[in-house]
Amino acid sequence: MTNMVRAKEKSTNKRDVCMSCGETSFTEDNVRGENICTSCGLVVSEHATDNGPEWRAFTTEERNARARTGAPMTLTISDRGLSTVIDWRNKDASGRALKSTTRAAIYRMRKWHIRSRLHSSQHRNLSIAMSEMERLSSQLGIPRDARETAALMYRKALARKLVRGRSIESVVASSVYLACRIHRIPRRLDEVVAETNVSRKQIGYAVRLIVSRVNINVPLASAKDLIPRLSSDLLLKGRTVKKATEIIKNAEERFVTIGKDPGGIAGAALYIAGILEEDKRTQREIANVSRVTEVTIRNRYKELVRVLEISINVNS
DNA sequence: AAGACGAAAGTGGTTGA
DNA sequence: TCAACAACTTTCGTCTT
Repeated sequence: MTNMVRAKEKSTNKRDVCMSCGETSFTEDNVRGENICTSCGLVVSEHATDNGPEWRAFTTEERNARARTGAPMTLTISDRGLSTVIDWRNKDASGRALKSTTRAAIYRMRKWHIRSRLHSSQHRNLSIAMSEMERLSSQLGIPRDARETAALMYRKALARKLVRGRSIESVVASSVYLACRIHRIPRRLDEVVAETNVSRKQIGYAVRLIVSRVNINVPLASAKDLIPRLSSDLLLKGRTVKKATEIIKNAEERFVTIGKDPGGIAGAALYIAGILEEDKRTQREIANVSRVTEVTIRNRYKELVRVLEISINVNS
């Protein structure tokens, strides 16, 4: 049973108790101007602006500026601890032994009761996980198909009993991150970690565990995937973008990209392409958007120029 | 003054014994 | 589990435009 509570629908009645989980403390999110429940992430805000679901975002900044928090489902637990208990003794309420036919019936009920309980515990886990996944992927601006992959990933992890002993949140975060890798959506692990309450270490561990135990081919992050995002942040021309993609392709063919931060490679390729196409950006500008330092951009671009034998005229 | 350069020291993650 | 290691960062002085 899921009951979607939209922040915009409830925006008129501000409360000091979370309507979803009863938590009383809230985090103020200045970026979006919202109050967020620290426990379940429900947005409780009086002046939450409804940006509408039709927005498109091409850069990280845009996405962060426009994103709405996906309201989590209410965590309605199926029985609230009021579950039925079937005694194992074959006695009725007054202590008399049961008739054999009744005993057989009770036996069958017990069997199905236990089976359904097992089923519902998994079900419950899933419903909690899916609501958390919905929140996380809305926050990160993950498209529908990647969310499906993430959900599938989580189900597989759950089926292989990988969630037991780990927090649901960490496995959810890993699923979302891996789905991004599969769909070649440029999201760093750090970006995913930032939206959760779990440590990077735990999530990183869960990621590796899932990769090794779930039979899904996860491609490595390539610098190429970062190019669209970075170049739109830098307002580069189409030609420059194309050139940078070529440079990366050549570099990958010569195996000089292995083990290097994709951000550095992508940044360096854009720097070189910028000079070649007379659409230059400074190392600092590129470093800022690609989340590496100027030094790394420098090192990578020197290396690319050397390996690919590109002659660039710095004075141009 | 801004941008580029590179050296040196420090950091967090991976690998192999 | 620990040490070695590569990649990357931070910091800073120098050079060029």
